[in-house]
Amino acid sequence: MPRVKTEQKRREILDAAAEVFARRGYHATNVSHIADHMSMGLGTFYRYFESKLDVFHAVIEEVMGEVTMVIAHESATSSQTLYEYSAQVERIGRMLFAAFQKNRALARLLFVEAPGISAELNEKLRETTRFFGVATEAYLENGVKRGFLRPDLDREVTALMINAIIFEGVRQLSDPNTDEALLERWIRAITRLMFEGVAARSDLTRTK
Amino acid sequence: MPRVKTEQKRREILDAAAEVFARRGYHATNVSHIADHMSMGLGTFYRYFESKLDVFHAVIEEVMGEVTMVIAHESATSSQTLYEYSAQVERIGRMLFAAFQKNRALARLLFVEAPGISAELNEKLRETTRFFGVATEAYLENGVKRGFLRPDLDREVTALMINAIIFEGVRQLSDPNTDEALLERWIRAITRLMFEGVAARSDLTRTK
Amino acid sequence: MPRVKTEQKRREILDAAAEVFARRGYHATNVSHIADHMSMGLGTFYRYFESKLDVFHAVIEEVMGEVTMVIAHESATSSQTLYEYSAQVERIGRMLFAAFQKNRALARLLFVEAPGISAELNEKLRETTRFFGVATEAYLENGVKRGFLRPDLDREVTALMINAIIFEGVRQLSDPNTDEALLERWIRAITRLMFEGVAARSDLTRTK
Amino acid sequence: MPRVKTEQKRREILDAAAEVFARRGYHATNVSHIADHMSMGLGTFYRYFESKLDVFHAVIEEVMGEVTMVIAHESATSSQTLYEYSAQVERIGRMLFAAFQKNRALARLLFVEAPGISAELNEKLRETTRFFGVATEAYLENGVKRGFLRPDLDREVTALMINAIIFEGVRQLSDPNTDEALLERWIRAITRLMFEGVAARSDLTRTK
DNA sequence: GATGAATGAGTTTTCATTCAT
DNA sequence: TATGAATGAAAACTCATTCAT
Repeated sequence: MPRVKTEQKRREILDAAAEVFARRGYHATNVSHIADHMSMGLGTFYRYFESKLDVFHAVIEEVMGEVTMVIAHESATSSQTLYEYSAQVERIGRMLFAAFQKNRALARLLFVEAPGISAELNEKLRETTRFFGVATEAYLENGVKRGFLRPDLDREVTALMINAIIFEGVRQLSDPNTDEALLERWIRAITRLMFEGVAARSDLTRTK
Repeated sequence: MPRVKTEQKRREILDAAAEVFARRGYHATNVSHIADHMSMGLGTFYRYFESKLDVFHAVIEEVMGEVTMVIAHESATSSQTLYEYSAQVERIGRMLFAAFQKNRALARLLFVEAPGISAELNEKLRETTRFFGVATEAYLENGVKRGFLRPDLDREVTALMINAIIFEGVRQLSDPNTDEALLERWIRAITRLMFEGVAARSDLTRTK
Repeated sequence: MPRVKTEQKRREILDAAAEVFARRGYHATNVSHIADHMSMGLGTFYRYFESKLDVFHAVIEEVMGEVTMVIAHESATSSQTLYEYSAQVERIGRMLFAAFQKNRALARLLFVEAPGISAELNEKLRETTRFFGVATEAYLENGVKRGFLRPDLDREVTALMINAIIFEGVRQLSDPNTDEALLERWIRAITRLMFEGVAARSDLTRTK
Repeated sequence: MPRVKTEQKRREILDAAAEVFARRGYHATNVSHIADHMSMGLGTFYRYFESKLDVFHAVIEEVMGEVTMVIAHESATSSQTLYEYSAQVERIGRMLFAAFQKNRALARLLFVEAPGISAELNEKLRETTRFFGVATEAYLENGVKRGFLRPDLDREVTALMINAIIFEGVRQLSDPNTDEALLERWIRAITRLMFEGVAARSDLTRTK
């Protein structure tokens, strides 16, 4: 079989596996479920993947790669004003939502299933999370340096918080019952929270 | 055996199960591990719990109950000013952290293991999250009504965001490698983000 | 279960396994065959042995132990005359035959199946064979020293030859179709060959 | 494809199979190993042999044939004196050693692997052994008839013993660690044992 | 009530063989 | 004729659950 065809079949199995894993969860998925889903013999699976764990690793890596791509394509230092930064946050948020929109259940796979499967996978997830944290931190760092973010901002912790918000949004929007309007509400609410907080304008000074 | 003794033994098994589940994860835990951990016969387990899933449900419910207790004891309408609300947020955060501090691995059990085990458990987790969302929403509602929070605040989404931040904090602090100082940083960063946002004061008007 | 009962059950499974292995061969034997043969559940087997290979090792070791015992109980230096040595060879032969008589197919297991299964088992067999070789060599050594065996005897090679003859006898007599008389013929033929050779008395000098 | 080419390809596969079987053993050898070893498609194998067992039968038969050839070319009745017979034994021994020298691992295949594979193969091996026994018996018969061997010799059992010695020699010399000198020691030790026994000359009469 | 030996359904994985190209 | 992708039967092994003592 030519290299390209083999690669394509592997890809097909990968996609099928992602779908079945996402629907049933890792432990409830049998290799035979994946094979059945493709109307393919059980043995065929093992021509393309070493084991059930192997294909799960591949699926998770794929998802991580796509997600990582989203921020890898943005520059942490390009924003020169709060306004530009706000637009950038919105852009990143939209792209992450889009990344998971393709298959909403993948978020569950990544955040919920993966860490429980193997230490190796858990470590990879932590790494990706760390990567996200560092990236977001770089954005905040840039904002502080340029003067449009608070100089006393706890960049490290705040970065984790922002990421948590974004990923929670992804998780919420992964729910098949949510409508498109919710996305806009999330986008708007994130930027409002980040740049204005929750307080009424007139109350701002009183918290000190 | 008197009712009280039975209840106590059940309690002991529950605690042992929580510990073993937390350490090894649901699937890697055998019922015999739990029995061994208590130096108890395997069959005895089944006199107190229907099945492995049964005891896991009980463990998760226990954890959920403790966590729910934290906000159940607070009143959503008690805060009359932004200052009081800020203090309340801090108090809730500290109590949640404390709840998981007892056994840090329980957070993993609740957030990581539980959703992958059974649809029922997943639903329970969603319910709890929903409960948290509604609760936080009530706080925001109160703030808007009393005028110390923005009237145009998207209460539903913002509530989810706040909860996401808090739970991410819990998750981070569940890491056995984190020190106590981090807790204070989280507490401070949450309140600052909520009530001030990330922007420098002078830039605030330019985002509009 | 008391230690002694556990030990007894292990023993029963060992015996059953030996029989099934001997009849069907290692590869053609499934663990379920062994379990069926004992009218026992498949899982029970795994309470007493780690794996199919594990029980096979145990079986082979058992057989080797019994066989080794036979010569371990004889002294290589006790024979003072050719006559005594001849009697000793006969005694050892009879005991080896008897050892395998109990379960004739065990010889096949030991000599035929075992070496093909695992390197470890093969090494153990070689060790046992080496042990036999060294033992027989010691007998020959003693005979030469005492002067009742040829001084120019190649003790090492001759020891291997004698053992080969003995084990071939065992193998032949392991055939369920052989009768008891054959044992006597083997015993007699071995001692005659060893102590007289095949040549007619009158021809002896002409071979030089 | 012309008959001759087909025959040649079959031969090539046979040789490749012999090598792989000898190296890995029957059960550890996959048909794909054989095909890979020839850089040949897996399916091609099945155009020349019915099955894995089929080719193994063919390999074993080949080896048996070669070995059988060795004695087939000798005449049981040609020796007229003990001296000639002794020379003949030596010649047969050398030729057998040589036959296995070509590929030492083949001995293992024949004596160790084959009997455990199938009843049919085991029977073939017994037949060959029986053939050897009968052949050797014929030599002894001739010796007795001509008067240079003991008239009371147990020809049947002694024939088996002689063969056992010879095959043990082959087995020993199949070990890749043995040197050439050992062959000479075996040859000499066999003829000395057969024609003189192990006893010192002066002790011979006392055994009676 | 306590125990732990027994059980067998369920899963992963291998590989000889087939057959469409 | 040659190929190698596809196949699925078969086998080892695990472990939640039962039940006789």
